[in-house]
Amino acid sequence: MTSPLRVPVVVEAPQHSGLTTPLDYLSEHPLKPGTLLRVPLGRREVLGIAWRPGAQLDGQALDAGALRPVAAVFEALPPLPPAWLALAEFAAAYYQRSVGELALSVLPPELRKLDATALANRQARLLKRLQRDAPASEGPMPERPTLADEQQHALAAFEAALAEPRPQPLLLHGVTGSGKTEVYLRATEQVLAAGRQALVLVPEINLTPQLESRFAARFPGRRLVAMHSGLTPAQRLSHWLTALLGHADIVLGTRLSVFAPLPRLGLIVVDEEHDPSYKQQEGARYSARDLAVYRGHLERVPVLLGSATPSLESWQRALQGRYRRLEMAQRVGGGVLPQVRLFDMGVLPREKSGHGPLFAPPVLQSLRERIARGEQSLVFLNRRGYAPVLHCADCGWKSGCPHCSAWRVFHKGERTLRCHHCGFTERVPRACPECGNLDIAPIGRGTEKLEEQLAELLPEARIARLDADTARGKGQLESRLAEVHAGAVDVLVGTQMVTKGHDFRRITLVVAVNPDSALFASDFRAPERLFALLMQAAGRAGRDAEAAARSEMWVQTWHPQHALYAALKAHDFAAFASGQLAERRSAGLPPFSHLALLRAEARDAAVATAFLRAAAECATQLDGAGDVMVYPPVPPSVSKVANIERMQMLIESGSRARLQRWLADWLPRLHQLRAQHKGLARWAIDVDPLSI
DNA sequence: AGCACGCCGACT
DNA sequence: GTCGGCGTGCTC
Repeated sequence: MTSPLRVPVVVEAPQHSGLTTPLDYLSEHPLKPGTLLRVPLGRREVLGIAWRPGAQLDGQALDAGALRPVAAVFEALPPLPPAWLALAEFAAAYYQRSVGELALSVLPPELRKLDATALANRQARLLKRLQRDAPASEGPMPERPTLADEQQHALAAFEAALAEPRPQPLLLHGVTGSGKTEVYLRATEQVLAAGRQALVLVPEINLTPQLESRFAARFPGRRLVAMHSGLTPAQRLSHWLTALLGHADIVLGTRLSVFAPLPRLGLIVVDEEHDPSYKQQEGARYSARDLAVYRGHLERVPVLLGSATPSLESWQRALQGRYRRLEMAQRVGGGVLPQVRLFDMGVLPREKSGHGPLFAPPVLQSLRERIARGEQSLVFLNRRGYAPVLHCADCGWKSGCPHCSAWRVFHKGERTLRCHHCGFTERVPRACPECGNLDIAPIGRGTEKLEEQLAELLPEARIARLDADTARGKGQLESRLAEVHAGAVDVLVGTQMVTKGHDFRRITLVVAVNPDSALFASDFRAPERLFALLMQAAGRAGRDAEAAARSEMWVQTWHPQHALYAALKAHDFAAFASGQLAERRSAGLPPFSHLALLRAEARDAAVATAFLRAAAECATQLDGAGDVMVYPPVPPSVSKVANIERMQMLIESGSRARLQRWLADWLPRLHQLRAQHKGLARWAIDVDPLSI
């Protein structure tokens, strides 16, 4: 009789539980790392993953007598591939979470609820269905467009990468309409032909259907599964199983699919790699783009990062030669990018109210021309609602949110004041709640007001609005977009939602109403985001070659001489990037330094601040303190949300590795510190924060 | 996080 | 007399 074996298992235990290392259990049979199982934990039974014994991860070994046996093993399921375990381990270490928390949080939630028998049943049913609905194999290959020279060149570079033992990531810098998707499709074709699987990441759930239909149309004989939060729990599980079982040829999804288990991964595509949505904003705050690059490195497969406006991080790596840069500057089909025209709003006379007119005369003229010619225009303003704040001129009252340090936005159509941070909504008051004055007025403007004023200025136009408010219901977004495509709309008004990915053939004019605020925002990434947004918006116009020649984009600005607009006018991303990189270098900001943010939340701001101060104090005692800089605690731009005060503290280092080591030493001390700060609601560390 | 145990107020 | 408030402590 042999004694049972000791198996390390990771379980879902939060960081502060103290259970940060794999726990040891007993098993009669050896268990391959990656095996899913259920284990007893206290009084309950939880999902766990058999881990590989690794000296570094293990906690202090408990006596074998203290160990409990594994409750059940999901034997029917193949173990998670070794590369998956390595990715989870890396991500946990890099983003300072426990392996268990990270690994379990990226599994389909449904898995937690099932016992071994129920899962085996699901799996058997799924396999039967997969067999029955097998895609029509070996049909004729659908017609493929002829590649333009630049596409040909990009594909050749991809083929070269594919042949390398350690392929370098490829940064596909292609203007909107240059045919990046076709390059993804051809690359996928090659990988599939070699019997491998492709993983395609998109920033937003809205963008999955379009790309999904293009991939499905191109590869009718292949199985494609989607992975995003819009799926039902059962769908999520079955798509995940399909991938793990090796039956999915293509997995297409949002950031969470970077963790899709793929036993034969051959390619990772990250479309719109610059998009901030790739950064998870709660829990383990990972960047799916960065993890995709790491996963490619780990599994030795090419990573294709595509964007018209790459992130400065990726651009810098390409300049250093760590990524191979591929340029696609031409639009396919002979289209050209619209002419960008800046209008200096400073030359317009002010009206009595002190506000300038909403539209500059030549911009209005351009809109009228489009309507007369039966062409479409897109007008965008990054602010929804009617007006960002209501104001009483008599007593100075403003429509603040009682629970947040933010204004409540006036929504005229629904007659409400709504806080966009906590959702607190009230009927709009008839009179000032402070002094009773009847004359309370909106200040500033949002898309709703824009729509109303455009209707007055252009009575003959058919106007539609597209923002988070009008696209809220199920299918609303699709039906609105269908209207635009059908030509039932002359002017489409909206937030940045209208600039993303939708291919509007008939748009020949884009107007950015008031994009200046991002030029002077405190957030160091604001210019980068604005440039990407404007380039993306510009890309909406003139996709139809015939109309491209007369396509234009108007930018209404008070700073027409700003370098960002000069680069935009020239469609010159490289010039913009080089200016920004110079600024980042001199300011010691990423990609020339590495950042982490310690955030703290409490009812009372003083509690959060005290915790951060204590954390900074204990930081000075750590080894390697000289390698990192800890800045004083500051409130974020919206300091209070839903009555919780927030504070944050920046940590900066010139070396990513030293920052990593230092954070790993610091974190256990923070866990201890927490106990001394009663009233602290939450704290979290954000590695590579998007905004500071 | 769950889910205990633990020690003090208003209810069938 | 107990049902239940959430404080603090533990889980291989």
